[in-house]
Amino acid sequence: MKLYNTLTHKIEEFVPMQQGKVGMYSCGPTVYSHPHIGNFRSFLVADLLKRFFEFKGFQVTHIMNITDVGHLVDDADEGADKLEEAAKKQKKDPMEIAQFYTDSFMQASKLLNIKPANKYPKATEHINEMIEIIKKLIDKGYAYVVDNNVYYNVEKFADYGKLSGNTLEELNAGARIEVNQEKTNPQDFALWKHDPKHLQQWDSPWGKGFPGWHIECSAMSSKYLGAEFDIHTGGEDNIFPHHECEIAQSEAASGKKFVHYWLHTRFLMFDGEKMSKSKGNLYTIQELVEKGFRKNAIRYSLISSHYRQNYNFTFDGLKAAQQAIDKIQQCVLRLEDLRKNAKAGEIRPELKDLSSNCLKDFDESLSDDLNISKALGVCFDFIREANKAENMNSTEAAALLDTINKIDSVLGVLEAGESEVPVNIIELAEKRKAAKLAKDWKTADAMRAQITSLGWTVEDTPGGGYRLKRAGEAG
RNA sequence: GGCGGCGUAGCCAAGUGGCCCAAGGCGAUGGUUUGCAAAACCAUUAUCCGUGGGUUCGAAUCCCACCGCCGCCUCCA
Repeated sequence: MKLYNTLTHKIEEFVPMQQGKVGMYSCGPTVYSHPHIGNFRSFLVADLLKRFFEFKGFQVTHIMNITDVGHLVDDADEGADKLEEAAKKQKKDPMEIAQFYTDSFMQASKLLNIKPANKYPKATEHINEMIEIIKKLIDKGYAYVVDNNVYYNVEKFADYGKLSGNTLEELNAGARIEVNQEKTNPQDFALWKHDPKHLQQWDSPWGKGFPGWHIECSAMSSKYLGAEFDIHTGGEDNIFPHHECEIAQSEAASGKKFVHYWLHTRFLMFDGEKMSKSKGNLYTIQELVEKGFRKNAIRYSLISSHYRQNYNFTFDGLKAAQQAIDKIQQCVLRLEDLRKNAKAGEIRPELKDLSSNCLKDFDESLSDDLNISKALGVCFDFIREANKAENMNSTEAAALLDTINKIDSVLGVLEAGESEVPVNIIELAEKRKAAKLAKDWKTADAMRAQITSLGWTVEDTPGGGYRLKRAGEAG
C-alpha cells in the first residue's frame, strides 16, 4: 500500500504501527451549517481509504471529530464566532445549532453510504482533555499566558512549518497577519481564549474562556488513538494552519511523533469554479437528492477521481455516474437471475481466473495511492467479460457475484436488495407476457407503455421472462 | 510575494522513458440480438498527449522556455 504523505511530499509505502491495524483520524465537520458536497468529497476519501484497508484485511480504528465550538471568522483571533453567529441569527442556543447540523451531517453521511467512524467525539465534550494538554504545554515552556489568554509560542517548536513548508521567515515576509500585541510572535496561535462576549464559556485555570481551534484535534486524537498514530486526513486547506498547529501542540506535549501519514484531499470545484456562498453553488447532499439525483451516483461521482486532483463536479458528471452504476447493477441483476435459476456446476477455469485477476488488479490499483480511475477501469473490464460469458451455471454466477460484492465493499455504490414492485405493475407485466406468448404485439406494447408511464421499465430476459426496474434506477 | 497542482478524444479520466498508432466511464455513429424495444455484445469515435525548443536509438512521460487554468498561505474539507 502506497500513499502520498503531505509531510514528506513523497509517495511512501504504508507501514502500520501495529501489524494489521490502522489508526486513522479525520477532520470532521464544523457544525454551524449544512455540510456541502465539497466537505463530503474529503469525508468520502477517508471512507474509501478505510474501506480499502478493510478490503485488504486491516482492522481500522477511525475517529472523526465533530467541531461544535465555533471558530473565529476573521483572521488574527478576532471577530465573530461562526457557531455563535448562527445561534444569534436563528435565536437559538449554540448547542441546539450544533445538534441540528450534526444531525444533518449524519443524515448525509448515511445517504452517501459512508461507513460510520468508530467514534465521533465532540469538541465540547473534551474541554478537560484540552486543558490538560495546554497545562502540559505551559509547563514545558511551549505556551505562555497573557491576560487570561494562552498562546503557543511557535518559535519554541523547531519543526514548525514542516508540514506546510511555511517557515516562520516566510510567514513574516508574507505579512498577511495582523499584529496582536499580546503575542510574542505574530504566528503564535491561541490555545485558550478569554472573551466575555462569547456565548460558550468553560472554566479553566486561566479563567473562563473557550479553547482555540487546533487544540481539539490534538486532544481527541490522542485520547482515542494515542499520542502517535498512523493516518490523519483532511481537506487541503487544513494543511496550514490547522494541521501544522496540531503537530506543534501534539509533538511538543507528548515528545513523540504525532502522525505518520498525512493525507489531504484537494478541493472540489463546481462547474469549473471554486464553490462559495456568493456563487450559490454550495450544494448539500440532501439538495442533490431532492433534485432527483440518486445518492449512490453522488457517491460514485465524488469518489471517481483521484483525491489529490481538483475535481470538477458537474450535473453532467452526475448523470454519467448514474449510467456507470447502472452498468454494474445490470450485470449484478443478470448474475443474480443465473444464480437463482441456472443449474449448479463446476466453475470454468477462465472464469475463476477472471475473478482472481480482477481482484488482484483492483487491489494493485488502489494500493497505488488510491488510483481509483485505474481501479474502476479494472472493474468495468470485469463487467464486460462477465456479461460476455455464456451458458453460465449458478455456481459460476455466484462466484462472479462474490467478486463484484468484494469490489463494492470498497466502492459502496450498489443498491442493496431489490426494490419492491407494486402489485399493479406485476399484473401489467404478466398481461404483457401473456400477450407476447399469443403474439399479440399491440397489447404487449400497450402494457409496456402503461408500465413506463407508471415509472417502471420492463426488460425481457432470455427464456421469455422479464425483469422490472424503477425508471432511472437499475435495481 | 511564498508554497503547490494541472493542461491527454465531444465530456470525465488513467498512463510519468520502449508493452502507447494512449486504459476505463459517459456521449455519439454503425452492426449483432430482439416481434419492436430495453439490456448486453461487437466495431468506429486521440498516429497523438497546451505551444515551441532540447536530451535520447526511443518522450504524453525527462530538461528549458512560453501560454493558459486552478488551489493554499489564520480558521472554507
